[in-house]
Amino acid sequence: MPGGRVKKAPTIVEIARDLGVSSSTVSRAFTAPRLLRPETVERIRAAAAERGYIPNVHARALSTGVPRTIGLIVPDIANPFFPPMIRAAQRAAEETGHTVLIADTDGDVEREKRIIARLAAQSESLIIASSRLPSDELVELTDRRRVLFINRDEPDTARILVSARDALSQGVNRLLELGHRRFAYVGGPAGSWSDGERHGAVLAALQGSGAHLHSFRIESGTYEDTMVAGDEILSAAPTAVIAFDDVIAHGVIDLLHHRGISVPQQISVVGCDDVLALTTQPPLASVALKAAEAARLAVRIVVEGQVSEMLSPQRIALQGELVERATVAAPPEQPRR
Amino acid sequence: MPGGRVKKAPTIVEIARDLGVSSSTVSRAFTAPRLLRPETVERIRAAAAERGYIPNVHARALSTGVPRTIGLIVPDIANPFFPPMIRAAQRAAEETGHTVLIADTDGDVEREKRIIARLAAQSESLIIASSRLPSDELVELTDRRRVLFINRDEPDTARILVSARDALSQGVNRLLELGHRRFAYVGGPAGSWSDGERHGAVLAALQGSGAHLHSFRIESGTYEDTMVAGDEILSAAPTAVIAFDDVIAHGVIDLLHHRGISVPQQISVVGCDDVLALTTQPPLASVALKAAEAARLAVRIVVEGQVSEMLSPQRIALQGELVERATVAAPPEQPRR
DNA sequence: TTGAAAGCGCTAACAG
DNA sequence: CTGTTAGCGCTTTCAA
Repeated sequence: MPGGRVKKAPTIVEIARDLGVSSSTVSRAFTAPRLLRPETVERIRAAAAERGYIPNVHARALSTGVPRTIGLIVPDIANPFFPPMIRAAQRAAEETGHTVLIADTDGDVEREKRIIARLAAQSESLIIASSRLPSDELVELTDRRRVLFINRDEPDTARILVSARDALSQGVNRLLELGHRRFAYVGGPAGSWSDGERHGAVLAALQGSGAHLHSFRIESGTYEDTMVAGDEILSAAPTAVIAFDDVIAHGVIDLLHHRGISVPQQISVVGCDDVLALTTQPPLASVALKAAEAARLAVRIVVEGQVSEMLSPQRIALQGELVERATVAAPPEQPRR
Repeated sequence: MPGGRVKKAPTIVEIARDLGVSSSTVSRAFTAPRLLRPETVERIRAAAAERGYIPNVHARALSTGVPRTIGLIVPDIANPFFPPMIRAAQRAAEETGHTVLIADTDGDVEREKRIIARLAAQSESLIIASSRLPSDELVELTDRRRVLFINRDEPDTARILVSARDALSQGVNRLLELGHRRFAYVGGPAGSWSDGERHGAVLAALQGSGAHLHSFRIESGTYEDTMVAGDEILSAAPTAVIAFDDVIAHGVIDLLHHRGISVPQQISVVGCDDVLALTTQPPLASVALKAAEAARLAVRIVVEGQVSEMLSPQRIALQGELVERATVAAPPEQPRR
């Protein structure tokens, strides 16, 4: 036997009736109080609060034609990179009374398309993180909807890039100063903007230094697979390893422990994302990214301006910061073989 | 200079006009196709698909009075326990065409109340995980709304508990068999249902065994604070440590390493949640919880039945499973002092 | 099997 | 400063 009946929410009309005013007046008490006498506003708000009145978002969206909703699409909610972004977006949206609808694509392009279609229909704008869509579809999309991309660097779109470039440059230079000459870059998922940028930053920083760089890739990006790929990485005999992210860096560190190679005495390790820096032994040097800031900024950008207008193309790169910790030191005197 | 104009979405009326039918007919092609001649349905659906028509959720919600939306409230999206739950809820909701609105409370009661009020107004039902609300408010809430709680064991409410009880019992018994006699439980946030249940399970399993139990608490639940609390824990000279969750267990393991105590030779460690079991050295024995299943089930329950009716009170406990790994072994012959 | 019409709760001209 | 009115896009009787 189910419980009682759900109590129906009070509407603007009931409040209006009880107070002997018109429903528009009640509406205005919330949407345009400056058009009303202050005491009227007060009276209405008090009555509304007392009854627990909350404006019906659906009615409002239908009436204004503007759903105060922002769609936020990420590849995978469970990937630790995204929750802080989601949080930040939600908080920023609250300030302007917007609701953020989250959806994840599982990294699947077809699914991403479906999700975009569904969300686009009920949101005033879309923020899409790490999109896997082919360039042409993505450009076509921005021709019809207000869309902002995060971590996808497509020309002629509005985009925010959570960049590690400057910080990685700095990290590489620091390693060079310390005397390192044999580097390894252990990359993540092929085709992701982040992997391309990070690899490129390391390459560029090493340019002309005379140092060696060997590049690897852990397609899955998991700790386990990093351990598996261990021997291949070690065969390059690096004294400094730069990892695509902290999870891979963690795998590298544990791999080295297993092989009896000490960090940082024999090999230095630098991660990226700075999500588990303190839980490795020794604490991992990493790049702290501006993911939350990117989300806040993204929301601010899509919220401002005429909702009926497209976003103007622009490219914003937020540079992360290198956080030096104990996994970085000078290379051993005698290069290992 | 902003881009062009956002293209207006096609409506049911336009399709109706183009096809020379009434808007009701188009509506029925989607909501009640069995009332229409199959060929009419086909014709309408084809035309709709071609135009990229997607029903306007706001109009539908307003018209039917039923927003096909489920509010999911969690304390903290960034806590790794919740994202898998959110994912599972989203996937389950998709099947019935529902949208899941996520909100996080920051673990703050006042904020939780505000969020509930806001979400309740635009959702047909609410799923609230790890609520911090005082009992009376929570009961009052269930008197007025369709609400289901996860990990909050309040009598006379609909609730699903992601339980570790049986698995922890089993773990403790296993440790007892191996010969352990000095146990420590390192708890998490006071007042959370999970902490109470886990502590209780360990206590109960140890009942009458003649073994000692010392209990501690890391209020913050962080890795760092666990390291800080190290000496206190060690002073109890346990040979087996059961941690509230994997993060704390990880802290304990690293703490023991620091002190030169080997795991599991000198001290065994068991975690809970099974989220980072493979990334500790050695791999952490833990309890794999049924969080995703709980979320799926929660959605199924709130979706079925008359939306206008309350959920009937019921208590469902989903037992997790002990996953034995290398952090568990027999205690040393000579008990440490 | 289909159409006409009313209405969901709210906002936004337009009057007054 | 406030009321009247129309209408957002859709569902849902009621008639035909």
